[in-house]
Amino acid sequence: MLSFVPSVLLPKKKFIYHYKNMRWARGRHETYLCFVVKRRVGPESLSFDFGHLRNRNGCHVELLFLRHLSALCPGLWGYGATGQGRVSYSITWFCSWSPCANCSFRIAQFLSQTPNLRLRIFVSRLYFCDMEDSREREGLRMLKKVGVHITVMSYKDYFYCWQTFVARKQSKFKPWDGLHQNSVRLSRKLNRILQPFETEDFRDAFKLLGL
DNA sequence: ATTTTCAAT
Repeated sequence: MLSFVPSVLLPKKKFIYHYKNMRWARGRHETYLCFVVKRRVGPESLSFDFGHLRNRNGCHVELLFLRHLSALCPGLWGYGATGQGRVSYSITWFCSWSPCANCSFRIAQFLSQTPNLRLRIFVSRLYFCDMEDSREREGLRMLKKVGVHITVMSYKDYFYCWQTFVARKQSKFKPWDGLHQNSVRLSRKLNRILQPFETEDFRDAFKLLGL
């Protein structure tokens, strides 16, 4: 079923290099997406799938994932073979970069057509989100609007990824310098991006008050 | 102080 996934586990060095949440991540011309797919049919039955992907041939990794979604999520658009009712899926992504504007809009559009699919996105770094009016910021807000939970990865998420997706051979996850501070900084930044309306309101209120 | 970004050579 997962024949399109080249290898199940990520080499340690690759994981560290691409998921490092440093301020200037020079030379990362690849994006990795580690995923967990939970499939539910009825109240009891539950199954898992996991793996990772990277962008290829100019195709962003998120769109690559969507392209293979029907293989990963059988019955997403129909009913379960057992006739117990509709299959539902919960997907969690851990991405080294947050999605670009185009991917965000495509994902949002896709999700609005698949109510039985829930998506949670963890990101290590924010992609082109420095400008206030960047389309990437718009895209992230769009994702939030359609119910995607987007979070910046913290220590526990890197730890989980290390345990789940990395060929770690019993080695323990060693956090890099600044992991926590960077995560906190990016997390605040993301929160500001996703809650622009309150700050706008404040700005308007201050303006009205002549402050 | 400034540095990057799902490449293109």
